[in-house]
Amino acid sequence: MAYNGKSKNDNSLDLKTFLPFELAVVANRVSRMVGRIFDERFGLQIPEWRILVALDHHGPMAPNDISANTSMDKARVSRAQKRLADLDLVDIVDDPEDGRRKVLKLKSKGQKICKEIVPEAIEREGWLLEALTAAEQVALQSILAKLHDRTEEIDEN
Amino acid sequence: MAYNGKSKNDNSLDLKTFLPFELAVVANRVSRMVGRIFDERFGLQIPEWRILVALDHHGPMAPNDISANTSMDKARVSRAQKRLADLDLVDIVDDPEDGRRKVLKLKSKGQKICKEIVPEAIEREGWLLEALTAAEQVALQSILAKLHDRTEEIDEN
DNA sequence: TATTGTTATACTCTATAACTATA
DNA sequence: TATAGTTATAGAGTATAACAATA
Repeated sequence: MAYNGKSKNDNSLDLKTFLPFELAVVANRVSRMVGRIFDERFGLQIPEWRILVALDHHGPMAPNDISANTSMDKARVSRAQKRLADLDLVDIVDDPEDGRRKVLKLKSKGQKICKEIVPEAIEREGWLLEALTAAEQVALQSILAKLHDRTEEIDEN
Repeated sequence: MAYNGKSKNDNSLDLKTFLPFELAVVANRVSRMVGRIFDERFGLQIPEWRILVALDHHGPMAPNDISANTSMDKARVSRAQKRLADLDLVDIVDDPEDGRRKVLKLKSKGQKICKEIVPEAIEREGWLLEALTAAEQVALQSILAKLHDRTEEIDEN
């Protein structure tokens, strides 16, 4: 028996139990819920806070590394980092060892925002997870990692 | 201990283990993977095939009902159904009982496409699910339903 | 030639709201 | 007034590719 009990004779598809559909719907809702915090409180959009959080966690990085760490393509990163620099939240400096590269560093203003925003993000995540049992929370983490790997073969991002 | 072992003293956030981020990344990848079938083979985009599949499963519906069933707003449904009508895949007829309403019905060409496309979609879903254990497959279904409900309070869609 | 990063393009999605026709 | 559906608009996401500078 398949995922949701679809039988071979059931030749129509109920979107409600179709994983790619449900995943998209839930992810969109969650994304909007979390994105709202950053937008309302700091005027930051998702690409921007992804970069902030990545810099906060990993330290200074080149746009290329940010791209790899945030699942955003280099064009998106480039535009977002420019907005962050305009807001004085990050510094963009040339890499002395490779003239093509740049390195992004959090400025103190950016660090301050992270200090404020990260706990809120984790709190929202926690609110979501309250809907799940402890076992489901553990399962979800491993499920997402497996689906992440499974789709790796498809394309980068 | 929280979801992924975050401790209270860990004041930075690793995106890789942040549910809203991972969910978005995985959902996007899955969505692209499945969307590619419809796009390459039939030139259909996600809003279009969501409508086709919904009509195929539930029978004729008004745009409003389609909106509710596919998690798309009425504007998006309106544009997509027009494209489907242009492609001769659906009929849009006036509801004789309510002059404001319309009813969408699959035409034979649309039914044919569904017959061809649904098994492929289910096959791709199956390929994804192969990455999970049987227990995880069951858990995932219930987890998504719970997260769906949990985010219901946020807004409609 | 290949790579890093920026910029341009075109198309889609998203959200909102104005608008019409009917109830 | 409220509802069903259409249409317009603006902002953001997505994909692609052209481009400049450096390796």
